[in-house]
Amino acid sequence: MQLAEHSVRSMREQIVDTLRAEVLAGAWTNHAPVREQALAERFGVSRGPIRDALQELSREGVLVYRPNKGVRVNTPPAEAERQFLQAMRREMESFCLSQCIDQLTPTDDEQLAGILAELTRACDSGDLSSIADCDLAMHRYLVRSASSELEAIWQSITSRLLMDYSRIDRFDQIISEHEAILEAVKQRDLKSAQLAINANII
Amino acid sequence: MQLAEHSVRSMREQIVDTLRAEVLAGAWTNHAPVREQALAERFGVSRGPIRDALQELSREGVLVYRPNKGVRVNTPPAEAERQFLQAMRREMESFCLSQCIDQLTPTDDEQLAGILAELTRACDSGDLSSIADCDLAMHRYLVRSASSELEAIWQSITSRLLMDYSRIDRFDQIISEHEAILEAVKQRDLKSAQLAINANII
DNA sequence: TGATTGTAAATTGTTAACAATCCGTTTGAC
DNA sequence: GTCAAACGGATTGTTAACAATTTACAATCA
Repeated sequence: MQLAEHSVRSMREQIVDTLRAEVLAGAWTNHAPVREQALAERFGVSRGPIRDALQELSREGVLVYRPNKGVRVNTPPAEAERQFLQAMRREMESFCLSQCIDQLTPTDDEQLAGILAELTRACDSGDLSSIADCDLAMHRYLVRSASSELEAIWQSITSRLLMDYSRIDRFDQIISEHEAILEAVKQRDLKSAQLAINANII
Repeated sequence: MQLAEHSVRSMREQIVDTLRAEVLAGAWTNHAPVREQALAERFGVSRGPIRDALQELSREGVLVYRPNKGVRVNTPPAEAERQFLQAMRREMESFCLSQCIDQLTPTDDEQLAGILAELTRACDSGDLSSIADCDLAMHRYLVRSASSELEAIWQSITSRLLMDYSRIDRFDQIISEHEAILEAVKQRDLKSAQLAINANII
């Protein structure tokens, strides 16, 4: 059940991932509009791929697009919506686990262990952006293993939730929670894995 | 609670809506790749806006994008995934109803009645594509009234579900179900409205 | 002064040409 | 005859220039 390594990630995809990480890390304000030309120069490409990336992030809910006026950083979801999105995320990851867990191979276990190792390293170095990346990487791996179809929806939900992510502390807890997930997955114990995932999504 | 009429729909948005309707109506096969140049000529624009539209439909799950190879029509979801998506759609519309129902105005009622009238007309003329459009329009109106944020996710889910929509018969039933929804909404009766919506999503 | 119109700069939207990649076919060696 | 490398057309990816629109600011008038 190994994932087909997208050996070549397109320019757009790289830009999307970079910009998303920056926005979710709170590096941008939502007051100043995002300028295409500035980003184009920064990434050393023309405005075309930049526009593609901004469009994708808008559809994802990270940015807001308004015709002829460009994009801005979106505001965090209202409380009721946040709770709803969180419930959706839980259900989605539970479902994906139920779909993929019996088809995972030892290779997948190694991949997940690798992600966990990276997460530990990121926690040691205190790199908040990396921590968030690795945290999500493990969840994304499981979602993608179950259904690459659902990944886009999962990403939208998760991105919106992270827009008021205030939980980057308690590094030890983050690590132990992901260790619990990995352990349950290794045992192919669906119920435990779902519990561990639910405990981690807060 | 009237919706801000996007007086000017961008070129891309128009193309997206047109192409989505055609794909979901089954007008395209998923064997032949979609050619950008052909679409550009058909819509009388250059390939730029076409690429934008195809990218958006890919992110929505209607099309599948592969680098350097263009896009194809996606295949319908597997059964387990279909059921999961349906459950998500139900929860989402129930949530949106609970959020918006007490803030709807008589103007909204009129709008919804207008959509219902169009739906009835479409059923009379037997225009399957129109029927599907109007059906969705009523649901979309309620989703958008609750939260424009959730609309993109709702659209993804709904599009995927419609990829094996085999229910365009029983016109009278479609109409009566939507009449029931409208009636419950007019009464601002949340529970009834949720029941009516759930009965309609199959 | 305060509001309003006109103008110029900045920004987004679109286009057409060019570069890179893919795919079917041919060519050639063994 | 079979296989693999190479060619050529078709298609996607990227770029830079141009058009349309917005925004900021100055000039004008009540």
